[in-house]
Amino acid sequence: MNGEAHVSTAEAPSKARLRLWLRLLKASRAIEAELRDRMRREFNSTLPRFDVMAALERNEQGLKMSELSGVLKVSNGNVTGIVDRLAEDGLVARVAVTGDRRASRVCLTDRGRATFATQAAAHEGWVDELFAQVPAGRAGEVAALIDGLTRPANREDER
Amino acid sequence: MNGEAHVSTAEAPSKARLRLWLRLLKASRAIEAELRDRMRREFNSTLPRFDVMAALERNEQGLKMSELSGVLKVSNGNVTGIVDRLAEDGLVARVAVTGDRRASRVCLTDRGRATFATQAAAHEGWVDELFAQVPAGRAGEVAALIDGLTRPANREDER
DNA sequence: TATATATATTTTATACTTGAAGCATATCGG
DNA sequence: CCGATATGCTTCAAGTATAAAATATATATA
Repeated sequence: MNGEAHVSTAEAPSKARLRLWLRLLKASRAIEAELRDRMRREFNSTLPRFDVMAALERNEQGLKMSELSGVLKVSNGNVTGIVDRLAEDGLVARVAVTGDRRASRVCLTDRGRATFATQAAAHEGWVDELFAQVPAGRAGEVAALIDGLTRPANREDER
Repeated sequence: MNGEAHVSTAEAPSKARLRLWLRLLKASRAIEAELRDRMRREFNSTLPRFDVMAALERNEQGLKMSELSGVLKVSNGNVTGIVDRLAEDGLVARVAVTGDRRASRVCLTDRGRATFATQAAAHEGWVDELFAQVPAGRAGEVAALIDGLTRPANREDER
């Protein structure tokens, strides 16, 4: 007995899914805000810069601009600006691609690699701290569950 | 037998948590990108505009700028710009607060309420579609699980 | 009441982000 | 070889985002 009319007090399924989405969004924004803040305070840097360096670190031989935007799923123009600023700081370098004068390969410099190593270690520690509630042994299953939430939404996403 | 040296192949717990975070981030970004895209194509609008209108819809009497930025957890300056643009479009209005000439209360206009109603219905449908994989009956428990992931990270977040 | 301090908001500088337009270079079909 | 088309990247306009400074008003305190 809940005081509602008795025609149909059942909530539409879409409401429950909407709440789920709002929780997911809220959680990831809160974590991201915390990481952004720490990245700024500790390293005077940003998450987008970190993301670009992380992608480059995973590819010893560097990545072309278009590969970078593909991997990070951001627009081409976006990557141009971030790489410009990282290059100004001497953390990455654009090297010519032999055989295609349109393209350039972006690589971490030695300094970029060293900088990234420091930041990545700190970043991993922050995440570990922020997710301390999750037993390490269960992190995998939770990750799989989250992955399953959106599978059909980004089918073109698989690799 | 996994071919690794036998000194210690166990992975640090922080790696599993890092992967969990990357999945969470990837999932929410994919959903958000899809919603942003639809919001732009169907309504020539944006998620931040929608978020502001949603907050105002939930508060019949409107919200002050600072309340708005508090609820949405974005900076004051950010809200100023979004409200400016919504006001230009006649969807919200700043009304003076009697007794405090510094503050203004932002309210949805009739047109804003109508516009929001249309967009909110579509938005709920999109989310329902994107999360179709999640049985409606389980959405609640999944939401609670996600919520639990970050509780200690945003303890000041509770309401 | 005068001054200090706090609050509400806007402004500014800088960076991130997108979608679309623009350029240069490659590649393909004839 | 040459025009059409595709590809790689940058530029541009507009919007979003932050932190910090500036402005205006309120409130408290001496």
